[in-house]
Amino acid sequence: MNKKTIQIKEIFDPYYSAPIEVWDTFAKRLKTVTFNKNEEIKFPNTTEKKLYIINKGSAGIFLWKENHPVCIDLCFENDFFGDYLSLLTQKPTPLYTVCFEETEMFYITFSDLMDLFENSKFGAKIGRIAAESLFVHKQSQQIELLTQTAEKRYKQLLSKQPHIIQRVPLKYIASYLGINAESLSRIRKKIVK
Amino acid sequence: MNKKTIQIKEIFDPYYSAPIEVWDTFAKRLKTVTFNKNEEIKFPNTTEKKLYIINKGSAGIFLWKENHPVCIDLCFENDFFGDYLSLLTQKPTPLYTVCFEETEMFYITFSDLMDLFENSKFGAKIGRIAAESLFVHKQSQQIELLTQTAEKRYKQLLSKQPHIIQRVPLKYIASYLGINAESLSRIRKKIVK
DNA sequence: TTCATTACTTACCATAGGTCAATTTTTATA
DNA sequence: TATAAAAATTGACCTATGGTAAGTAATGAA
Repeated sequence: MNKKTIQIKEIFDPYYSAPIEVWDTFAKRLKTVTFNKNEEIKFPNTTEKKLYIINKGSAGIFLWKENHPVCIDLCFENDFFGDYLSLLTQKPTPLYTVCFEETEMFYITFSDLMDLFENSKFGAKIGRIAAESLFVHKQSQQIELLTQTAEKRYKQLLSKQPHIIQRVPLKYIASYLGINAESLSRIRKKIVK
Repeated sequence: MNKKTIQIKEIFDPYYSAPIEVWDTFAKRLKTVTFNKNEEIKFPNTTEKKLYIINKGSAGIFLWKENHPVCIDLCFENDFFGDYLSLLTQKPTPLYTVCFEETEMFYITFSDLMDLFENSKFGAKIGRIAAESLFVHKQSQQIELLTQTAEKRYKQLLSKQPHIIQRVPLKYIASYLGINAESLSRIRKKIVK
């Protein structure tokens, strides 16, 4: 069994156990692509054609708000990545995606994904499980925004991704937390004290 | 074709067109239940056993934060309703659900839902589409929290649900917007001026 | 209908975070 | 490795929202 298959199985295992053959079928559809640091993968007002899984590196999902970028997701190894809203609707959205480092991703095209969803029982199930896990993730982001201060959210982010500071520019981390770069700077200063 | 079937078809139609027979099969699994005003449907730290669709009335999904409730979703006619996180994982969560008015809902039990997902091709697809639409909804809530002031979010909510003020207590609307009741009161005062 | 309870509003001051401008630090590139 | 550009920090000041306490209005149970 190849490396990609094993990796895919490990990503899905917490959500859904299937025979390794299922993951192998899925993994065979995945192609590999590498992006440069700061490379834009999807541009605003375009339609997403691929679903990505990050193998090595990190990337963000953004939208432009007046005069600055707002990051709605920070993605790392084994995370799904892409503008799912656009992928699912196959319509352009204002969202754009960028990687923060040189990043290797696996991807499946929209048509391959739909073929998988439509023509295999496991595919349909994988699609549902994946969408459910994305929902759960978004709901927890919403709850954090509604119930925690920026300082607490920053500390939580650090504990989940200890090396995030070395990997992702602070200005993007700030926008992900819902604050501006200056405010994050003050929070960081306060914490080290 | 009965009323419930037609209604279910109308709810799903924007996302997915299927023959009416498919919706009929689904609708046949749905039971009907009525809750009193302010009745709690699911309690904190319990496991959700049902997926609801609101037929008439309104309800909210909450969690308790220190000394006050936080509303993470306000649901109205034709909305899905329930603690999906708990439903999907079949584990207890801190979330609880309450209805604001006398409310009639359709519901399908977890076991019937899984049976539908596992044993019918359309069922699997409906499950995916439903999860996707929940994800899209949560993502738009996150974007609103990250990019708009409470005042703008309040105005948007009013334009989407013009009668919300008559149907949902302001304190819950405030917590949904991420502010306290006093702040919403100030915003409302400012707007009428 | 009355009374108690809950919801909503107001006013006060406190605080988290925003804005702008200047400065320092880091990074990218010639 | 020098230089320019970008990122991060800092300070001064401002604004939206929070916390508390009090008052008023609406609601529900007897």
